[in-house]
Amino acid sequence: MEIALSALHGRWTTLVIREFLQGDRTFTELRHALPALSDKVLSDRLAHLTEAGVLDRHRHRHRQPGWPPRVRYTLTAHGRRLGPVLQALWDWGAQHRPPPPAGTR
Amino acid sequence: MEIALSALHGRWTTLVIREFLQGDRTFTELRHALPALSDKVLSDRLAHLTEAGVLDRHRHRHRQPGWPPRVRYTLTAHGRRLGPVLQALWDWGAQHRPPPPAGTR
DNA sequence: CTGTATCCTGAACGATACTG
DNA sequence: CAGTATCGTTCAGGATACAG
Repeated sequence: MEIALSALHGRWTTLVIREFLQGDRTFTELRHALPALSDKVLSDRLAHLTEAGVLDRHRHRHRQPGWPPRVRYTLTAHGRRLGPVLQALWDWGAQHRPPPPAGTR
Repeated sequence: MEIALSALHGRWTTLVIREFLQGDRTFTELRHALPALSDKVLSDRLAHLTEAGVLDRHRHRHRQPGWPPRVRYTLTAHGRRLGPVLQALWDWGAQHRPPPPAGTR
């Protein structure tokens, strides 16, 4: 159970995964989809999730020996199983409309 | 969905909730169940979870006007709904035995 | 007993520059 | 294009002391 938490650590991680639930992505696609993340953090998340077995990294060697490098990330089977789990978490959060405007507090 | 994440923020929060899934608890009971948490962090978590509508705080005025103060925390209905969600998360984590001992890395 | 106040440390985050 | 290196900032977390 600590495993799940360590795999998902970081406050952006779930949003990254959320992107992948709609299909595979490249680094720049993610960069545009999540402008709030700096390159470093995005890079960290991708590396971490790859290590955790949630993502797979595929290098598509295009034509030149190394130019331009095309790297595509996809969810692993294990990562895809995370979909319903995160969905449940989001649903739970959406269920709750905390009404602490004035009277209670 | 950010709501769920903010409600659960902090790496000890889910373990605290886990305690509550087995029944209500007092401050000292939690302190013994989770020795890794300092008073401050435990206090922070309880306050945060109470604000988030996951826990309820009940003061049992014992006999003296204020001594000893007995405070008991219980899950709210909303908090109880978190049970299956966290269970799913833990199951997911338990499913994965990451085998990165030598060869792969 | 049930916390809060204070201070400190370390990790995560964020921005920018730079490399393969 | 896809990152890494470096640096500074911010914030959660840990320890201790103290208060209601």
